[in-house]
Amino acid sequence: MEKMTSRQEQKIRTQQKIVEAANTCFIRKGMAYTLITDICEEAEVSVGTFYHYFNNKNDLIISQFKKFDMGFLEVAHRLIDNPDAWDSLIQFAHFFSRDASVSDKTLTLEYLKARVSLTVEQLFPRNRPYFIILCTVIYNGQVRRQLRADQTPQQLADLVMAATRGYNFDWASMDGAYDLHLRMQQDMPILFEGFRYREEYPYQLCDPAAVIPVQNVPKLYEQETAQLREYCESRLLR
Amino acid sequence: MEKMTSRQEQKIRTQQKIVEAANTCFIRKGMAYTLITDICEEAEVSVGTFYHYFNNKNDLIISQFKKFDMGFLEVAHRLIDNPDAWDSLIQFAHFFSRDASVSDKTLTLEYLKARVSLTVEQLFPRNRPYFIILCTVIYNGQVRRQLRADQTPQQLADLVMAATRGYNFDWASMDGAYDLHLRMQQDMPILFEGFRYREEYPYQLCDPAAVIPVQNVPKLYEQETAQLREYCESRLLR
Amino acid sequence: MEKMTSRQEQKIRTQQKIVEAANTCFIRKGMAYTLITDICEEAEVSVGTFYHYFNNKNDLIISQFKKFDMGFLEVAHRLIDNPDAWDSLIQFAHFFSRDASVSDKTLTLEYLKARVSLTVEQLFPRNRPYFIILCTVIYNGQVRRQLRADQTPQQLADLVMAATRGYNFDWASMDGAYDLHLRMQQDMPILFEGFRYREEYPYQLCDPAAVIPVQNVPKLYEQETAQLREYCESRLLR
Amino acid sequence: MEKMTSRQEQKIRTQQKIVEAANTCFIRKGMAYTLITDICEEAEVSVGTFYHYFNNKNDLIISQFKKFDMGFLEVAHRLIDNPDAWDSLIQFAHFFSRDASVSDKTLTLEYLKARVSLTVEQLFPRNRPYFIILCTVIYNGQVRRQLRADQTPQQLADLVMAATRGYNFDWASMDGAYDLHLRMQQDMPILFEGFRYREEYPYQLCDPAAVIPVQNVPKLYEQETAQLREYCESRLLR
DNA sequence: AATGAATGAGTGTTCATTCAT
DNA sequence: AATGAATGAACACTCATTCAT
Repeated sequence: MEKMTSRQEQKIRTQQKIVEAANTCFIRKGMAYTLITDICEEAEVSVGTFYHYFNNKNDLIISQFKKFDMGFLEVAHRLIDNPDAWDSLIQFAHFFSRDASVSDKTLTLEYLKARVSLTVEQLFPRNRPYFIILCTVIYNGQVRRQLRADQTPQQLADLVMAATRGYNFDWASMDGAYDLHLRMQQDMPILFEGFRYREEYPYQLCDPAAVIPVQNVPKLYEQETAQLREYCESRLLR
Repeated sequence: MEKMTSRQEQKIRTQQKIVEAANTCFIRKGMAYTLITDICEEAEVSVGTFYHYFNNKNDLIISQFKKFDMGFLEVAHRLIDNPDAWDSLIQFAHFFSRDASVSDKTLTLEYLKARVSLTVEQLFPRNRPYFIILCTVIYNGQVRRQLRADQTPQQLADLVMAATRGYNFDWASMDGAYDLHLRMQQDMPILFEGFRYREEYPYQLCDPAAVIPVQNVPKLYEQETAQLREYCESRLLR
Repeated sequence: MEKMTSRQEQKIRTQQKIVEAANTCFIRKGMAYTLITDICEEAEVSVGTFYHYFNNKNDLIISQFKKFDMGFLEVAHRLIDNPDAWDSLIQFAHFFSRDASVSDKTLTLEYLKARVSLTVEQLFPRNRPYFIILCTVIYNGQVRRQLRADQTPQQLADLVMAATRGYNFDWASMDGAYDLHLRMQQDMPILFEGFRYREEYPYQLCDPAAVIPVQNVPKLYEQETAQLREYCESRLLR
Repeated sequence: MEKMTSRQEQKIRTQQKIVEAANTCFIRKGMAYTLITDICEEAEVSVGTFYHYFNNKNDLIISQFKKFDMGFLEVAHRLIDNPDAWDSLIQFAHFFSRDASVSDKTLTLEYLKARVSLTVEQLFPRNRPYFIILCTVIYNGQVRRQLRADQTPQQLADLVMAATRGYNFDWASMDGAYDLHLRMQQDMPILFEGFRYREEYPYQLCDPAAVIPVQNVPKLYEQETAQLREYCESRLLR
């Protein structure tokens, strides 16, 4: 059993080494110009070994997206438990874009660009974890009359997502020329102003059972999503 | 003189033929998978001829962006002369994204994705034509107390541009899965709600002379930009 | 260990096969007109394999020069131990040009022409093996009063080298129109007549420690040169 | 007739412009890397015009050799009339290599390299002008008992030529790393020492009528060679 | 599990040359 | 005589992927 463990450890360590080497190369030469052999050299691993762990470069890249997404779960509680839903939306945009400052900027840019061009549909399905969180936050905000309720939480969540992602992509398309966080700090309050509850808007809460979308959970996220959904459902205001 | 003309005409016709063939191929196989030879076959032109007109595929692609940009000038008047500045912002977002519906959708997607990965900084400088238009529209809106004036026109224009471009890129990242125009029709009024003039905001008009940015006009646009700037300056409300 | 050996053997065999195929092609079509694919076909190897072993055609050609140079070491002993130094100079010229008769004449011509145009300065540095040999031979000849001693061994060695190489290049420039060895047999005794010791010349032996030049040994030859230098130093007459 | 002249002048001027442009390019980028279009751009002439005057790049290059050769005729008199034949041989080597210092060094290198690799047999035929001069000088030296007469003037002339050309090629192969003229000044007296008349050598003058070779005058030189031969014959000592 | 030699289809690019204007 | 648009064969080199060891 110890042997098994040491083998498994070895396995994970090698895979980890490859991923890190890949990121180092991505930063150094850019994703498009990083060759399999570059990664192998950097990881001090043979080409054969690379193919033992990944089918190809894209496979490796996609495997990284989960990490980005999952890192986000940590803040779910804070967003959901924030009594000010409108502020939560602002926070959401910031958390979503945290990679732009937290990890290496160049690397974040590379992954953002990859997201646009890779066109992996599974990449941004409605029910990816943060969409669930967002719907919960918005619904609760509607209940508390902090957010407009003339549209369903999912519709508004789509809007928040599109604006947030858009800001990320735009920043990437400008090659990170400006400080994304600073810009978001200035801009999001203006862009999200329209989300605030106003008397003049119709007020129409949706069925609480329909707040959290259910379709098409990619297997990659199945487990984590199940947990998250349960938590969110338990926090829905009635 | 006739001789000159016939040669020049021929030249333009050939170049045009290549561009159209390229777009046909981009739609058929995608930009990344379109070979120079594909384009040449489609255009019924030799490889040498292609390289006589363009340095490479990227060169051709970039040359197309100018066309997209310049096509936008046609609507400048409508936007600037629209008495409702807030509505102009909404219209702007629509016009900016018109390619998504006007020309072939696949082609638009290809170009949008290309924009993200090309990383041509010159692609979106502040004073590209529509930025000038936008500043004009916003300033006039501020003068008319239709738009908030606690930020400079340029700051707000940046915001509008980022949101609009972001929406385009997001749509592209989803591979055009939804109807961009429909979504914009629904979402922009909400996102731009925060631009409206409100009594509670500070009201601070900027120096009219500083409305239209002047730096770094890329040579590609020099001529057209000069004309446009003149027009915009003449339309600024005092 | 056996496994290692079999792989390494295979590697050397493949590389050898490529080199031989290249030479076959050079003879058949000339260096300039030999394509990488020609070599690969002849060697029954894929293009990729060629590039696995060499960066390009030039790389392969340069790698061959070492072989030529190193083959020369075999005669070092004979030249140095020859009691008649003047005769050694004549022999040197012959040995240096032996390829012109030993291996294929066409091939030798091709390599000579390549040498002229390659402009690899490292190709003929002063301390390339035969320069060391030559200095030793000349110094010993000066000690024995067989060769003039009004110039340093290095100066005279330069002269011998230039004349010898020059004869080779000239022969190449005439496309091997005459028999190089016959010509050398006739001409070298006349050209080298001036190297003989004569009473009327000043006689000035240089410092034995300075006979063999030390600077800039190209890495390619480091090891072999070290051995050779040691040998030559041990044979210097005092 | 004036029109004709002006046309012809124009023609010669254009051709001259092309040649000069070519040389400029050769210096700037090297012969091998100079494209026809480079030359045309430099000459401010269309590609079509280039092909109007030359068949190809080689054609242009070969056309230049004549100039080099003919420039040499100027010194013929000085060499032939020099009472010291041995000194004339030394002078010959210098004059032959004068381009190395007179015109642009890089250009000279390029042409020398071209000579080796072009393999134009007509390039160095025995009876190229300077061969005739050399035979005359040597024969007269033999008559005056300044030069050894155990070999025919043509044999010795071959030797002088080979050594001289060889020195040039060697210099070129080293990419002009040393000062050719300085080296020649030092080395030629040693290398040519063996040409001196000595009592111990057999003395056998050849038939004066056979001194100057007659075969294979390339058309390119026909005219000038005829004049030169006549002059040389008139200067032969009897 | 790890290696790395071998593969070869794929593709961008070059550039001398032609010929209609 | 001069132009320069058009040609297209020619070629070097890449790099993801396989598989025997």
